[in-house]
Amino acid sequence: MHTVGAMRMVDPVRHEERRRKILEGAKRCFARDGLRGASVSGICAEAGTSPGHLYHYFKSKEAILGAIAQVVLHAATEQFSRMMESSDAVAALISNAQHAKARDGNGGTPLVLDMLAEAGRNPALARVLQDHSREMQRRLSDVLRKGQARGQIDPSLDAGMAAFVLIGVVDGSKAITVRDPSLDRTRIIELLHTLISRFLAPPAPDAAENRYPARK
Amino acid sequence: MHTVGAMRMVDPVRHEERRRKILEGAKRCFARDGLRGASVSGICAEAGTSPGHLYHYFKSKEAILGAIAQVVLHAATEQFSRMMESSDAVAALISNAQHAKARDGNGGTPLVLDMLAEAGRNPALARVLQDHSREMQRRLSDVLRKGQARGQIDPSLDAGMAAFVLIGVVDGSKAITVRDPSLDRTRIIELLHTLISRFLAPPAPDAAENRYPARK
Amino acid sequence: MHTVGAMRMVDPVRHEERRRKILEGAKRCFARDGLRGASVSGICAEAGTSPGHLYHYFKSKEAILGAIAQVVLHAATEQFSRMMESSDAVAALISNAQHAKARDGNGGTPLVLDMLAEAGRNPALARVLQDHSREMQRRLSDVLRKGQARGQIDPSLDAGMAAFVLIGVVDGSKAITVRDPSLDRTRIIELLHTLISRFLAPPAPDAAENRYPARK
Amino acid sequence: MHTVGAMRMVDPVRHEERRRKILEGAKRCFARDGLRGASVSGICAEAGTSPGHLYHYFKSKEAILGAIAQVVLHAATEQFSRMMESSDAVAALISNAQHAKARDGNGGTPLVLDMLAEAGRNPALARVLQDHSREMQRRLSDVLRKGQARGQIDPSLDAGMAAFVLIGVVDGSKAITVRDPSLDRTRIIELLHTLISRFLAPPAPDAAENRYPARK
DNA sequence: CATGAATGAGCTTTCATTCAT
DNA sequence: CATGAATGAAAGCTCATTCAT
Repeated sequence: MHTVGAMRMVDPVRHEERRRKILEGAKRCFARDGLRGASVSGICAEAGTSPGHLYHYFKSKEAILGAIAQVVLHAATEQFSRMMESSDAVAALISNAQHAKARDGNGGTPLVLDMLAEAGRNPALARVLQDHSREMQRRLSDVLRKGQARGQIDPSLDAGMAAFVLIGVVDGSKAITVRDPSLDRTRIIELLHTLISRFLAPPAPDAAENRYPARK
Repeated sequence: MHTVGAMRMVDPVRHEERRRKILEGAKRCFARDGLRGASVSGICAEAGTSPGHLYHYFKSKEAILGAIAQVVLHAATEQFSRMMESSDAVAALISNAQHAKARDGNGGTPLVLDMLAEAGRNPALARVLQDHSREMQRRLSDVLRKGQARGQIDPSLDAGMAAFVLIGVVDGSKAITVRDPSLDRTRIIELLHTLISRFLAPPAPDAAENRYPARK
Repeated sequence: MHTVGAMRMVDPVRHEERRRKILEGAKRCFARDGLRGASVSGICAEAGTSPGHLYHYFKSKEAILGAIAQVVLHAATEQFSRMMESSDAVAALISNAQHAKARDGNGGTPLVLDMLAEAGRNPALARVLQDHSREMQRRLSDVLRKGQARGQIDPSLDAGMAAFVLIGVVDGSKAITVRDPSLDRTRIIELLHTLISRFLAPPAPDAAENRYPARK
Repeated sequence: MHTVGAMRMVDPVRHEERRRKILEGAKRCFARDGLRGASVSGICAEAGTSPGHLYHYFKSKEAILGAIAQVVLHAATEQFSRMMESSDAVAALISNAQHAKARDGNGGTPLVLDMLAEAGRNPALARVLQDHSREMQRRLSDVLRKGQARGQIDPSLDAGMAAFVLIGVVDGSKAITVRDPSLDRTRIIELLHTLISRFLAPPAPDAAENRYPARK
């Protein structure tokens, strides 16, 4: 039964809501089954829709993945920025590592590892990942530069590069848990804190840089 | 080359060689197409065999993946150990990060990222990964402890934990290239060197630990 | 033919019709190629569908076989019951043997022989076969008991056991045609009639039971 | 190591022995896995040979099946004949039904049911089955005719036809166990004895033939 | 909008058979 | 004789996607 005439335009609110519902179901599936392992029908089941409906909102499974990547990475960036406002850079990075699991909504591997792995084969995903990485790096290097200006961070560090390295450290921290799930997470977090702190700290006035000798 | 007369036993050399050939083809496929994306027929093509033959040597695609994981991770551990003999721990770790791409034989994502991602969903793979991680951690923490004994490494660090964190840093360094392939790799390597050196260095006699203030 | 307006539910009639169409194609295939020899793609061809579609309706080839068994055995039971209403037990059994071929829709072996053979290796099929056998035995033994009450059937026979034996005779009659297809079917039918009649007949008042001597 | 010159002819004893070993393994496989379900590699495993070797003795899996059929059916015929010498026809037939399971060497369905089912699709097998059936029928009808001459068997029965019917009854008796494995076998055997006895018995002098009325 | 029926390519795996040694 | 490596054609089944309603 058609509602005649009146309004053919889609209600954009409802539309967006439906889209989000699908994306949420898809995120659960991607996290649970992997980027390739997740099936469209599984996503439909998780989102409570039908494939026909799903293809009204996304033109392909790949497109869903792209949207998921946007959402997940955007959320990570935002969370990081929020943390940075209320705390310092080290703590913000750490918090990212800390809440990794909770954020993806299930006990499996963080979605970010899947995306890092898949990006090498999926140019569209790589693009999204790179854009968001750049954005995150921009924000982080800004903070680093401010720290340098305040004398809290080693001014000899290239802030831009250091930001990338720190993002890598956070990624690596996610790998640690996969490599040994039995590890005491809080102690790892503490050590990461030390690692980052020492990396960023300005050199002690009278101490030689790089005291660890290159040869044994 | 025949050995003595009535030799009826299967030539175990030939057997092992065939197995290796399949594994090498499979490794290329897994690296190129991903752990899930790689197809058995693709592996057959790459290894120059037929599916029937392949299933003489491996009982399933999963078994191939398991064997690949063993080989790749074992190689990484060995390479790391070799480096450690001829150089210091920092350089050894760095070299691991540095040669990551070359080692996997193609331009894609390092296989290790795929394994880290997949391990969360594949208990058998997780097992292999964890065993090798533990082995690597054992070796690295031995080196760290020796460095501590010699006064070259901060004795307050928990060598076992620190080893895991450093392995994580190496994993993370692989992620960096994925996040921005345009990055100057040598400069990243330099910064990683700094990061690790500062992490491990014993504190300067008169400098306070953790000089980077926790609050801004 | 639409029902009222907003009818969104799947048309269960159409669903059942499709299912039946697949089952009919499958039955032809199973009868033609055997329970193992029948292939899913062959069934698809026969039913005019695609494998993907087929797996919407049945979760496995085995499930199709199970459904076929249900249908075929149910039909046999019903046909037998119908015959029994309009005629006597002997004729009903005979008719079952008689129409065996026509019922399965092609010139090959009666499906029932395949099922009897396969049931020994397929517990699910065995279950179905046993349930239907029990039902048929129940109906047949009821008829036998009524015949005993009327004095038309030897009251010393255990009706339940005799029912099983008679079902066996019908199965055996199907084997006869396989063992010699050139046999004159109508004469076999006549002899079967004699066999069953003599088995069930009450003993003649003055004749000794079991006149055929056990030893020669 | 070749034995030079001397004798190129195969030792026919060894040859036959090897052949028999393969056939025995194959029989176990066919009985366990079904005529289609049995695999050549399974047969090799069971017979302790290699596929290459097996194909020296039989040109195809089908040829093995043919040979098995010969062996199994011949054995059945011989056993029946042997029984008939030391006992009467009824007992001989019964014994065939009785020992069905033991004869095929495992707890599954009697091989004969598989052959009856498969013969409809396998002309070569059908040929073997028919030849052996005819042979058995010949022997049985001879016995029946002798019984008729002695006045122990109803002379009005067509011995040839009756033989076929009795063979069918034996086949059917195998089906009974499949249809309800929980059945008390000895009581079924007893009833079968009654069935056959009454079928063959000469009519009592004063009793009307076919006392069971055709209408209820 | 929304459904789920329908498609067909492709997946992993098995199997009868052949071949080199 | 005897082995098992090797083949390639299916097999059963899944899945992203499209279509009719």
